[in-house]
Amino acid sequence: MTKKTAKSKDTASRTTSTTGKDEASPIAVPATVTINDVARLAGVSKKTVSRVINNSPFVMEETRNQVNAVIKQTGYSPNPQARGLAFRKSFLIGLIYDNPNAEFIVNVQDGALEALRDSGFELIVHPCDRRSPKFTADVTQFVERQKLHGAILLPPVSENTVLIKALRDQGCKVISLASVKIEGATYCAVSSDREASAEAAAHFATMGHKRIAVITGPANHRSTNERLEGFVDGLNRRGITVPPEFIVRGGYTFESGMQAAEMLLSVRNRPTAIFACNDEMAAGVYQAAYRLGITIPDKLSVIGFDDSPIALRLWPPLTTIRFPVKLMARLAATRLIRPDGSEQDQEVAFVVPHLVIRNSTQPPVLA
Amino acid sequence: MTKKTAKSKDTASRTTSTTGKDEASPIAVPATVTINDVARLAGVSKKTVSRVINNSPFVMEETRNQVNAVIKQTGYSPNPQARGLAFRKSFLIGLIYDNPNAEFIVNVQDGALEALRDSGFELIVHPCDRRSPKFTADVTQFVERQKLHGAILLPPVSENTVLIKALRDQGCKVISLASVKIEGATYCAVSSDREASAEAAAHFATMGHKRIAVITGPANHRSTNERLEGFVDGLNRRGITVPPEFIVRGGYTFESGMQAAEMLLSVRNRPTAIFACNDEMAAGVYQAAYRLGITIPDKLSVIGFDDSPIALRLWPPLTTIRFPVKLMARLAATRLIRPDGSEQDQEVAFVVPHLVIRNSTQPPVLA
DNA sequence: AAAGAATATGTTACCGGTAGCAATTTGCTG
DNA sequence: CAGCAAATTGCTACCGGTAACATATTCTTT
Repeated sequence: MTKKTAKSKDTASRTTSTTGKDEASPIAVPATVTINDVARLAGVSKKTVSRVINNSPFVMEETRNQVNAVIKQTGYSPNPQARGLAFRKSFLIGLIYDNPNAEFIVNVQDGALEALRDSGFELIVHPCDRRSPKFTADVTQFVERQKLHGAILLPPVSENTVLIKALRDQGCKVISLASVKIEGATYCAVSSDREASAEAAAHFATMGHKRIAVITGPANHRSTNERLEGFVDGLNRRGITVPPEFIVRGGYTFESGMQAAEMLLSVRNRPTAIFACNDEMAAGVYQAAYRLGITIPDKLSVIGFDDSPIALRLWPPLTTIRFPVKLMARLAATRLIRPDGSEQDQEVAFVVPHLVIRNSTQPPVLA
Repeated sequence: MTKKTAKSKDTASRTTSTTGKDEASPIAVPATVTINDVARLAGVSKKTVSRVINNSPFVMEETRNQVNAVIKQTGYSPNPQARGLAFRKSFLIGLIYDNPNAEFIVNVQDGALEALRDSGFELIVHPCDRRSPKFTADVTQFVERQKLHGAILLPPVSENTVLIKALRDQGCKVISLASVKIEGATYCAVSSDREASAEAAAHFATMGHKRIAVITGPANHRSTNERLEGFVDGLNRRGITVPPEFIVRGGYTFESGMQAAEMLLSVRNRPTAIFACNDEMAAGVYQAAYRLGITIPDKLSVIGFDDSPIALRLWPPLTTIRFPVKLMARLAATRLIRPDGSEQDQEVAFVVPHLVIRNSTQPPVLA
């Protein structure tokens, strides 16, 4: 269609929108406006335009308005590559994760991008394998090559202080989403899992449960302890103790939850309530209960953690703890692109998850 | 710690790794190697190094090896921003989606990145709202500003031919993941939902079911028709007809599946088998059946579509159709970065999902 | 009103690559 | 061995921005 006369080896010459072939096009003109165009139209040098773009205080109010007018009118948007090249950094935020569940990842993406909208920053995703021997090198090289402005780390990668240090040494801001403050991260967005778990404990206690069990997460997650201790402490404060055999280790997976519940529910004096440290495992508890003929919530109350979509698909709908993932991601991204001066840095943003009461809990039936 | 003497307004001067303070660091040296360094070390001009990087045929074998040796030795990796600036395009692939479920998105990301690994391309995510009036402009501007090399569109955005044309006009390669060939896309990765649905039909028929119902997807998804027609045709070929009242429209959501199933199962001569056009809705069918006291698979057989994680969390585990998302994404990404010459372009990659038989299906119990 | 400080703006080099063309080397022909 | 084409390689400008420094311009101050 387009007559090309590329004589050279490899060229993808894109002309700057010559004709008006499709005049009725409702879409923005593709013609690329450069800083020089803006400078010319505004009657200033391109350096001045650059100053306006970068909010330099050394521009007269009048000049600034003039330039901004032209920018708006032409729809000019600075070329991130050129800008990045000159700045020796990019306008990209990396999202680095190894395997948390899909809901979580997508929520983080959405939340982060909400904060990044119209900021000129974009989100670049980088799944990785934290068990690989090349793990640190892989992530490091990625960050180095892309000259990332910042990186958002998801658990459990967010707890890897070695990686965090390596990234910071490269001049990359790091923010960890986690359940406790992580040393070394530039920022942290911390979910107070501990408090929320205590809330779950209070809920059980208030209802009158006495024999209460917990299915915890895997050992290598910081959240595991937070949730377990928060819950147990919460019960203790209500004068309820949890016997050791009522604390079973799970792996944050459906299967592990099911196995743990089978163990817990097969003993004589079984618990009347179970706190599963995430919804996946709670679903496993449902499964086990169903097989053993134990109905929920009549014979067994269950609380989960995360309020993942599965919580509403279980029957009865699961009482669980809502983890404000999107909010955390939004906070995280906002911080990453906040200008450095705002010396609120090195700080932690706490976010408290809350109990969402549905139908998987009720007072114990007296035998 | 680091003595900085930034006298100017805003500078983030990064020195090129001067001292060896932490000598035992197991991580790669952060020193940035440029094309000039490589040129000097290899004793050639930087243009020649550039030729090597870009696989120009006009380089002597010996020179090429020489340069490659230096590249490997120094760990040089070309700066994508500088390269992009000169090429007037980036080395980024956009992942553009409106709302498909999280599993799908994350699988696409993982699959695409598998293909992109070590190619120098990276993945940049862009959720969008296809109902917004600014939808096309938003995506267009994103692509324009980032000078995307290519974009992967997920359904249902992948079916938007207006958007596809707009993106192509900008010089962005487009690949649509879809269930039918999409006109206008540079490539398509097409899942043969039709065939797979026929397979589901055959499964029911073989088992001896006669009264078979379907819960379809929403009207605006291409896959809806594919799945419905594939299924109905499959049954017809086996001599089974589906009465109109056994075809109920759903919305690919849990709730819609539940409502549809409630309707279907509340009539006198209810179906003995239901094909839910995705797993979400199949979960809704389970829910409805549970409430109505209809046990699966004794009194009702169910087949879903997608083999999403939920399929294994249902009880009994759901017979469903496995949608090879990762594979499709891998194919898609591979095509996007394939050099243009390979005139296999404008072609469609077909991928056939297959039935995964689990425990939600059995022959009908004779009343 | 002249001088010095503070404020605004422009000039030039450079970020790390690639394109176009010139320059050099090599190979083949007669 | 000259003569010319083809194969290699290098030089210089340029992609679209920013940094450092120079150059106005304006405001105070004496």
